Amino acid sequence: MQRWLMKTEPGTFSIDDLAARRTEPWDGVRNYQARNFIRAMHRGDAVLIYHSACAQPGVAGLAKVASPPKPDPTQFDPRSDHYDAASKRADPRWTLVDVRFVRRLRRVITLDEIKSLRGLGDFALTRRGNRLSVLPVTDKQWDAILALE
DNA sequence: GCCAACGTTGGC
DNA sequence: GCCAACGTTGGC
Repeated sequence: MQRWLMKTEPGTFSIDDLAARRTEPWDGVRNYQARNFIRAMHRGDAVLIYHSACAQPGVAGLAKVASPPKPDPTQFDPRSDHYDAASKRADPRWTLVDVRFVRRLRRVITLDEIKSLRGLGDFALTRRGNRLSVLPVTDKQWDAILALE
């Protein structure tokens, strides 16, 4: 089983929204590196849900991958913000997985706290200029973050 | 709202 | 294939 971190803007879709929805197709990822990570996912993989672009950026909850990778239907929908006119149905450019709620954390583990952790090795979340919305998390990183809860 | 970082686009 | 312009992300 692999572990991942997936960002969401809580003003648009928060951990509480995921809790209410139970399972959500994680559509709209339009970055090739993030897409490639999605394509490497398997059902049952563990996910940290991270709140970005908000007052308190940090890890807010846990989820799991609930489907195999599959084409993101919004790429074919001209009314969608995520429409991609260049993507062909025979060879879809963008991929999603379904994400299932597991639990909220008792509190948000903030980015500042995560940055203060040492010995975690390379971590895309805390790299300078970090903009990846889907990224891998090592077991050590996962354990160290959740130990802060 | 600002702005640094960085990915993408498109002219050449 | 270079690189300037532009758009987006996301912390602050």
